Amino acid sequence: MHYQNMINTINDALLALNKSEKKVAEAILADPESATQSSIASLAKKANVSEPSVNRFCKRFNTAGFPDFKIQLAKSLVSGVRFVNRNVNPNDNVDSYTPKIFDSTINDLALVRDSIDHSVVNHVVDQLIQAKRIYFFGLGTSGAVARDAENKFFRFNLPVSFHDDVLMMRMLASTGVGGDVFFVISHTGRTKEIIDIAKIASENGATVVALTSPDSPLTKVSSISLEVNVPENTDEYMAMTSRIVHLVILDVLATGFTLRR
Amino acid sequence: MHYQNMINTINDALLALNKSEKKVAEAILADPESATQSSIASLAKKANVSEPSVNRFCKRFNTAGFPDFKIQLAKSLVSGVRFVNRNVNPNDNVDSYTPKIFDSTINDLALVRDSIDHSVVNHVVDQLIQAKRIYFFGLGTSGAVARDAENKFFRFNLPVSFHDDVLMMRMLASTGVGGDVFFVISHTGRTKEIIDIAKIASENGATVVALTSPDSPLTKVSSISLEVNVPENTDEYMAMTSRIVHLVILDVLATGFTLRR
DNA sequence: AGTCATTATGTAGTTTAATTACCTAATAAT
DNA sequence: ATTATTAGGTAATTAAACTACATAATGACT
Repeated sequence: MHYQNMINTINDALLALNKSEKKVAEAILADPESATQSSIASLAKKANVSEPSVNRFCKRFNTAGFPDFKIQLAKSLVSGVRFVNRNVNPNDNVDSYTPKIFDSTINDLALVRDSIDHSVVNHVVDQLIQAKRIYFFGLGTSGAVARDAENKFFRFNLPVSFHDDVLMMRMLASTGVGGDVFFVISHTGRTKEIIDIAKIASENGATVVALTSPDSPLTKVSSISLEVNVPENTDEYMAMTSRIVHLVILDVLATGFTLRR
Repeated sequence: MHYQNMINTINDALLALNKSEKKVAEAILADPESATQSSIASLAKKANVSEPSVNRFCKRFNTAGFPDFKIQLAKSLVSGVRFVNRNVNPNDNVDSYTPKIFDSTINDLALVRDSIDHSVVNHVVDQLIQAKRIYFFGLGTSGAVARDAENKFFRFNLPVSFHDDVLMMRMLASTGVGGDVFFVISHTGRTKEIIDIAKIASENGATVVALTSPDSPLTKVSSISLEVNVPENTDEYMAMTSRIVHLVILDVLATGFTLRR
């Protein structure tokens, strides 16, 4: 993305500005929101400078002129509110943590949307179309994702099931044959049992699709790997967004599936 | 007042617009980014209408005029959300349907983020904090949400369980007492069994929290209702985003819960 | 079907805002 | 102190946006 935060840019340039430009900068920084709603005349008056000084100020910051500058400034104000400080902290109240959780999820979805490999998506859809049977595997949180996936693909009248206990998974994997698709969901891709199970299914000639993080051990034992890089939240208060991303990816796959039929 | 996304507002109003206003709307939606950089004259030309039509269009959306409209529009474009033509159609390929599914989900999340009632969220957190026992109920898709919720709240060392079969739900509801919280998840809020169950729990003095659509029958038989208005997707190819929204709301509640402890 | 009322849209003129060109003041260097 | 250079303002110009009005389209009622 090529756009830069105007407020920061102005702040950084502050020392390099000359007298009247600095007056303009300070007038804007004092109340950026109102600046986006003023005319060049009123801002000039507020800053005690002439109108052309305001205009020159705007052009100095690589904008076409005052109206264009206002638009850039307005954008900066939005992104400032929405994307700076998305972390929940102990002082947050409902009004602050609610939008933060939403924004954080939205942000991760946007990241994955822009980084997901479409050719892999396509390849996975291929496999699902050809599958004689589909198993969705997941433990813990990913179990809920697997359950949702089963629910989704069940509507297509396919022999599909989901499993969230290791014993059952292992049993099914060992009876796996060509034509079976084992769709293994694991955020970390490091759970030993899951890796074992994927390996067994793979060795039996079944197709193993992994939905996991890049370069995880699970990737190495799978036929195809949908790698999703959701930035790990070190923040203790922050919710796990990876499962949401996984669910949306399954929506994408189900959509691809529908379109092919 | 939180600011409203202009693109969504235009999309929603699309059917209510008259001919030339619709032309303007389409010209803007076709390339919102460039619209923020055009003059009223060039936009009028692009939309094949007169300049005053563009101006009237802007005022209809509660802006002072064209320049103010452009600023609002520019703000809407920030935040990682892309809004162009979000409906999947049979001609779509991986490259087009993948971002569409993501964008559609992101869009719905942004809508709910801006419309959810924080005081209700707070009230629900109150109830969960006080609860001696929490049951998460949901059928079908909402069953997966309920399962995820159980997983989430289980970590707090609470007596919590999820259920997705009606018989078990009914049994538990009838043994419900004060101090129990029945958290009932249902997108439509119209499933007869679920409404019955909520009623039974309520009559036994338990707290019934509903996560459902506004004005649904379920709302009427619940103690508190988290009403979420996810615009129904009439589009056959489009995925159900309501469950994603529900999951994020549960994240919000879990966060509120953590912060109180 | 025709008339009248209402709403929609365009044309032309007016106002306002923004920009440019130019001039004067301030500053810095020799 | 004089001159080059930069900064900043005034006034004129241009462009953009808006308003008032006129005409066209639509719809309701006889």
